[in-house]
Amino acid sequence: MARQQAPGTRERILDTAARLFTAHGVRAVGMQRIVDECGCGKNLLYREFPSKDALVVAHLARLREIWLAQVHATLAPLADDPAAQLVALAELAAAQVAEAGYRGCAFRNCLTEFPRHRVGRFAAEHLADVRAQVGELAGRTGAARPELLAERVWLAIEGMYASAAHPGGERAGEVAVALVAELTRPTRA
Amino acid sequence: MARQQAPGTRERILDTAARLFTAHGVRAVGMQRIVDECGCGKNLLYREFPSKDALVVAHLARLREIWLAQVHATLAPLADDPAAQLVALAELAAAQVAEAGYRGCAFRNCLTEFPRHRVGRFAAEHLADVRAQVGELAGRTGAARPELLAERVWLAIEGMYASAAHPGGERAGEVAVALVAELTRPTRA
DNA sequence: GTCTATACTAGGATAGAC
DNA sequence: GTCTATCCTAGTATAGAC
Repeated sequence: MARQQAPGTRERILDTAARLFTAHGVRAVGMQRIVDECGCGKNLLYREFPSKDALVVAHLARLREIWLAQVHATLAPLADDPAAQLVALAELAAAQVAEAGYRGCAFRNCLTEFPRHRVGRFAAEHLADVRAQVGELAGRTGAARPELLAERVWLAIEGMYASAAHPGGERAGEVAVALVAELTRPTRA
Repeated sequence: MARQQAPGTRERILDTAARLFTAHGVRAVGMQRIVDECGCGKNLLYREFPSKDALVVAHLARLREIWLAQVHATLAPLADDPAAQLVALAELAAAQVAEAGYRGCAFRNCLTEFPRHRVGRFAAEHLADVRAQVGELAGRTGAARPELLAERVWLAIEGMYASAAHPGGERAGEVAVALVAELTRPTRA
């Protein structure tokens, strides 16, 4: 009798890959190790993801979808307050860096590990999208110098993602959120 | 007749390694490629550096020495003005990210590529030292909340190193320096 | 038919021998 | 400098369990 197709296989593989990639880096994790720790056969992995490249891109794509959904859910109620939306964006990022086992933003790490390959390009495109959204929100705040505001908010967000993974970065999330809140306060010069 | 040992061999190897590591990442560059592009023999490379680990650490150690020398030369004339020293530190970092072919801070990239190995530990120790120096300088500014100042300056520096390597980060250096200058201005709340 | 597990190929890695 | 040993990688194919 035919064995029924196990549901959620793809997600299980992605969960295992995400855990290993986060802990050790992408290049340091071989496909065999993902197979071993996932408990699936190599055959199945390669049916779902034709190459390691494809697996890593799928991993990033899933993180991107989660991010976009969180952004939509968080920003929609604040539609008429772009300053609050910028702060909310920073708070979303702060929640990510506060997670246990955080070792740097997956997109930024992949861009470091694959500076000139498909994986890195995907990551760069995602970062460009988020950066553009910051620029768009800053432009709607009515700030005197919206591009400067965008640059400073982006600096704070990038600084949060980076320093939270480095020594002395334990409080990076709250520090960055507070700074973004201060930067977007209209009472400020 | 014995061929005399070529002077500067070690430096030549490190120059080649630095160029390749910067352009492609450390893991993406094999020892053979360094040998090929450097023009030295493999045995010479392994006489100078007993392993790839050792080569990468030596590469980072050289960058660290350059950094420490620059910091000393730049900060010494400002010994009685810790606020100016913080700005000068940011300007040193800004000069690094402005270099042609900049693809992220070597220490931060190595910490991403080797999160749990000797290379990453060396990088983390360097970052901890720089972070501590920022804390020490902030403590001498007479700021009302020196630790908050240190955290914000560090956030700006980390943000500069990261965002300069990402889309939309062309002006990260000047943006961060200006922010650090503003943060350290005593007239500010 | 669908899965796990394993054997296998081909290439590239570090490292060392000569 | 070339050549070799050893290992690890991605990826494929095969064998067998359910």
